[in-house]
Amino acid sequence: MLSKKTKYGLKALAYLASKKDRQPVQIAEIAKHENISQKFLESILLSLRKTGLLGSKKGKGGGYYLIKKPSEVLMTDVMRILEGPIAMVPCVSLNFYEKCDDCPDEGACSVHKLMLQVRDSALEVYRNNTLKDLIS
Amino acid sequence: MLSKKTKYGLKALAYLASKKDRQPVQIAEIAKHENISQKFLESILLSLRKTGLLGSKKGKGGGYYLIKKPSEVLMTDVMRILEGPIAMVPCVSLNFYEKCDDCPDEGACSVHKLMLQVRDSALEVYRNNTLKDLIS
DNA sequence: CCATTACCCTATCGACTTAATAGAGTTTAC
DNA sequence: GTAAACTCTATTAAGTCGATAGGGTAATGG
Repeated sequence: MLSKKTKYGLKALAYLASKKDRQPVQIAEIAKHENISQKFLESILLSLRKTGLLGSKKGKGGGYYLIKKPSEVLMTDVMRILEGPIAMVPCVSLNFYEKCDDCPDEGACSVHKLMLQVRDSALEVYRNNTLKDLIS
Repeated sequence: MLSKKTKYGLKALAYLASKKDRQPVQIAEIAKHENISQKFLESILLSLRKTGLLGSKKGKGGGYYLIKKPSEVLMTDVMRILEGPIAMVPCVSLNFYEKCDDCPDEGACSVHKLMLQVRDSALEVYRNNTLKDLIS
């Protein structure tokens, strides 16, 4: 299940991308427009800024803004930042690999093989989608 | 993230499918072979029986067994029983549809569009895999 | 230079889910 | 009729999620 964090984060990014200019947008404006708890959104935008997707400007007239062009923001990056691993099990994760403690042999694991396919199919979707695709 | 329930359920099904005959297999044997808590596995097998994937035989020499041939057991069915919705958000779920409370217009929702693609790609994987594919 | 605006951070909370455990009950084979 | 094995209910510990509260800090404009 997609977490609210990811859902809200995607909506916020899409909202920012829909703006023609790249002027800072206040948290309050995004929260109101997308029906999101402002405080919760605050923490989400913060993590997007820390990972380099967003920039922020403080003080009067401040807010958050996209650093890159919408067409340059890949969904793979966005999803990994917001949701974490794209794979459904750590043992097939490219960026968050971990061995299963209960599985003696990955090569022989039936779950492993299936989840590899699921991961690849999801990756393909995310690789073929940028922020620009989301708003058009 | 894939739940342990699903993971264990898949492993148990694969184990049953790997048996040549369709004689009942005891819970204890499956649990031991797959490193699963026996009691937890019990409840999983029970739900697989209630949904028609497995049959069970009580008493001495009893156990669980596959009702259909491995090649006839679709992963779409298995995943829906064990994990629930394949979609990551209820508003794009075929079998568990629900409207998002925060989303006024699905057609205009950026998350909706992306998650539709993810669902379809996952569905395609599950539709192209049966229990037989898991063990070969 | 200072007040306002808006970002930044920490802590807490209740609700919910998950994974596991315990224990008793029931059915069937032999 | 007894033992083996499935069936069911209840409980629990741990963890996660979404949300909230409240204060701290930095920068802008006048």
